[in-house]
Amino acid sequence: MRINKLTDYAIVVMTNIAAMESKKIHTAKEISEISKIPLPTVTRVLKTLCSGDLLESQRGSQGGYALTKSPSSISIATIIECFEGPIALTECATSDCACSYETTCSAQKPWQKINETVKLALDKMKLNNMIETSKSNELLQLNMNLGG
Amino acid sequence: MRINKLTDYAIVVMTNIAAMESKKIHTAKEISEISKIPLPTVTRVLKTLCSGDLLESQRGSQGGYALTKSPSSISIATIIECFEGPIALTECATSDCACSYETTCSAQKPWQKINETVKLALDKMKLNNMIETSKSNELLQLNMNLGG
DNA sequence: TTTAAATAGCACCAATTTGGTCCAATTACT
DNA sequence: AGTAATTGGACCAAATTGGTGCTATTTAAA
Repeated sequence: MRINKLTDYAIVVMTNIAAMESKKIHTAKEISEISKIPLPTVTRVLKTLCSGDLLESQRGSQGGYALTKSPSSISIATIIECFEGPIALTECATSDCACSYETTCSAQKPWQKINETVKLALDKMKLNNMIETSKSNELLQLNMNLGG
Repeated sequence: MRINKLTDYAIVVMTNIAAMESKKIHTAKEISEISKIPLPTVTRVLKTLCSGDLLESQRGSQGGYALTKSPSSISIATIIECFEGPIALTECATSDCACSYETTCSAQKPWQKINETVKLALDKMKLNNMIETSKSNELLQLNMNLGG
């Protein structure tokens, strides 16, 4: 029921990038240090975010990563889906459910309802909501979400 | 982000038991056949449900399992928590979050909000809601939720 | 043109979690 | 006593996840 660690890293990374408005582009090394996530790992996270069009990358010297959209347009749902596919507590009620059972599965409707609610909550939460309560402007760091 | 297979089994099992009002007590073997889940596995599921006080067991001959409460009083949330602990997408915002970072973690509030919403949706969904749409009274079977 | 800086795309391994099964012990009814 | 049933634990295989490293490619600057 929990989101993956890498997904959590991704949310931390995205929030941190969103919080640094001053510069536009940031290297993996920079993001690694700020988020206190080892470089190889943060690198992988950044690549996935790129392939999901949540970040855009600039190769070569002076290159780095930048948000593709404004923080208020990027939802937590989008980030989670980028790493874990469609948001659903069960495979049922998703598009590609090859439910081996009957077409009239009584449980399907309740699950659809539940999943819709979850997705809606995650859709509403945008990156700017993640930082606006932080008066002190401290950047989010590793283990913020997963504890330990 | 998905619930575990065993948790899904548990929901199927509980729904099936709730759907059989005629008898009160059911053996593991019986439940295994109805739900089309192998006996050893369903046995384990039943034990966990028992230790979570969602089922009560009767040992010995003529023994078996029965719901402890009415279907309308048993929520999906309770079943999930019985198998996976407190409902939360992140460890953060749960009671035992040993967040290594500051006490003022800006992300905590948004996550609390998200988790509350999810929990509420799962709390509202009761066992009777899982069966009432099923006119044909067919029992739920394996892979209903997880597909494949 | 060369060099350095940076990302891209893999592939790999270790650790953890999960799922499935089985066995010995216990309980209760007949 | 004997049978039918749950209890609690242990065990193993499989899948997933997390973390890391390597090489190729791209780009800007010297």
